[in-house]
Amino acid sequence: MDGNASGEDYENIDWDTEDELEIQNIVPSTCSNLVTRNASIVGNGEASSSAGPSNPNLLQHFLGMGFSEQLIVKAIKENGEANTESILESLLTYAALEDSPDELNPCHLNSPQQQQCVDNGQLSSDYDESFLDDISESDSWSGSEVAKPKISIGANGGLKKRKLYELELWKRKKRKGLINEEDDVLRLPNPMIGFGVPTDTMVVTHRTLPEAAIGPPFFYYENVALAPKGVWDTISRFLYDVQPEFVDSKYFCATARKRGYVHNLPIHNRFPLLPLPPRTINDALPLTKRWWPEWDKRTKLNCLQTVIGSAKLTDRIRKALEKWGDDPPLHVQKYVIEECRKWNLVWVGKNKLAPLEPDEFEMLLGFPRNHTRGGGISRTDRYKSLGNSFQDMFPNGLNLLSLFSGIGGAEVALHRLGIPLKNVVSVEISEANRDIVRSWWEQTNQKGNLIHLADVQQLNGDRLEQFMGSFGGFDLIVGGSPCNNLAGSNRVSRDGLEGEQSSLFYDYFRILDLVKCIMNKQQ
DNA sequence: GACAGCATGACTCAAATT
DNA sequence: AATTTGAGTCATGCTGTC
Repeated sequence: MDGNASGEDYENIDWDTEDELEIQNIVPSTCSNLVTRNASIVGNGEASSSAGPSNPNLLQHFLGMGFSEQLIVKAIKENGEANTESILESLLTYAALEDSPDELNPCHLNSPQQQQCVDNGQLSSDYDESFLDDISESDSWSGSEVAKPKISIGANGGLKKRKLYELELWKRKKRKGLINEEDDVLRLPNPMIGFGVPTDTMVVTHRTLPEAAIGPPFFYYENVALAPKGVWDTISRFLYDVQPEFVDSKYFCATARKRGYVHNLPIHNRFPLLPLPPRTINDALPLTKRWWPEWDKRTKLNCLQTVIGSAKLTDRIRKALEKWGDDPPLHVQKYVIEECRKWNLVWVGKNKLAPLEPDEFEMLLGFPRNHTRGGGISRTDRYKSLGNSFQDMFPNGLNLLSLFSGIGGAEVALHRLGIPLKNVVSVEISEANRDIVRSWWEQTNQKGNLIHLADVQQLNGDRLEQFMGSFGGFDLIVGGSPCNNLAGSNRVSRDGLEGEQSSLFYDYFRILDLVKCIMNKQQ
């Protein structure tokens, strides 16, 4: 569990798609032939789609995964535009057959010289001293041990294999109806408290990060913990083999939220963000106590989602309860409790249940009151933004790159920690959410500079270099990529990490890796 | 250990209504 | 244009039982 694999042991794995057992054992980190090649930093997003297919989004989609335009066009020609799955399969086949990676778009490879130029002396000139103090003793960051970040995941080579791996898993699943996993998959901890939660003493205070993962920059990635099997393994392998930290927020607040985080932040001396949030439903919503029947034993709410229970439902429940006195029969209790759990209903009157209000969402998630209110956002949107929001709890950062910002969970948390935000590049597709963050930014009198972008796929090496040239690198890169295709509530398109939205995870990785390369280059 | 039963889930879509 | 409503599934992990 120490996530110490450097990747070097795995360089010589023979990729054999026919052998399922071997596929299971792939740890796709280092592709030495790719890493040592000398290549300039070129964002793959900048490949323009001049001669592309009629649907530029489709091209962008696959460009974002790291395939070259040439191959994508070819694959689309062969399969037609409609069937993205077979396009992907073709691309993977080309990629697997491809021995000379030059033909694939080499998006961001650093030269050997660039790899060795990180040392503490140079760092301290670039970073605020207090910030460095905070991290100088942490983890694998000891003064003499010079961090020598090796970009171990060499773009497309690793990508191909991983994609193939996922695809194979998926195929097997389809074929057999179930899979017999080996024991090398990540297990969720129980209790799900990660390295420790604010109200507890720290369980783990030290870990050894893989060398390639060590900052700068620091990164912090988030998504739902209960993703389909194999998803977190893939995420972890992409993010430099850092082991995820799984945390359920029910251990420090009144509502459950099971999430996984892959980050390279120091974990010693964590402290709670004050004031502590209410720990129980009763504390969070004291007015409900009066109406709470003794047979409803809930003390914590379930995960706040993007949809809420209907008025009809609470009406049906009220009618069902009114038939009985103060002590409804067990089967009625059971029915009511089931609906309460399913829809996170709370008691607001005699026999009256209600879904939570957006205000209550904000409070339970630790956002300022009215954070998502007004300014053109509808109530439906508000629930959607809040249900999708990124709730987090720990610090660090001055120049921030925030991908999939949502309503600014990371920004708000950093601000509450008293950390000044100098330059924030925030990428968020939803205009409503961008408005929310912008308005928060203005209301909290931020002195820094907020740069908003809409599309993560448009953020290429050139733009990053521009930003980083003007203010000298990012300290922290946070992001929670879309969970739509991972979340259990999705009955329609729970397609895993390759799903339409959730595959944007690869853009998180792409951009993180680009930033690492550029920072090495700019030393 | 095998097994059944149970609880859980940053959801999507379309149709109807306001 | 926003809101309300209901219908729609299943992977995963936990617990208790044998």
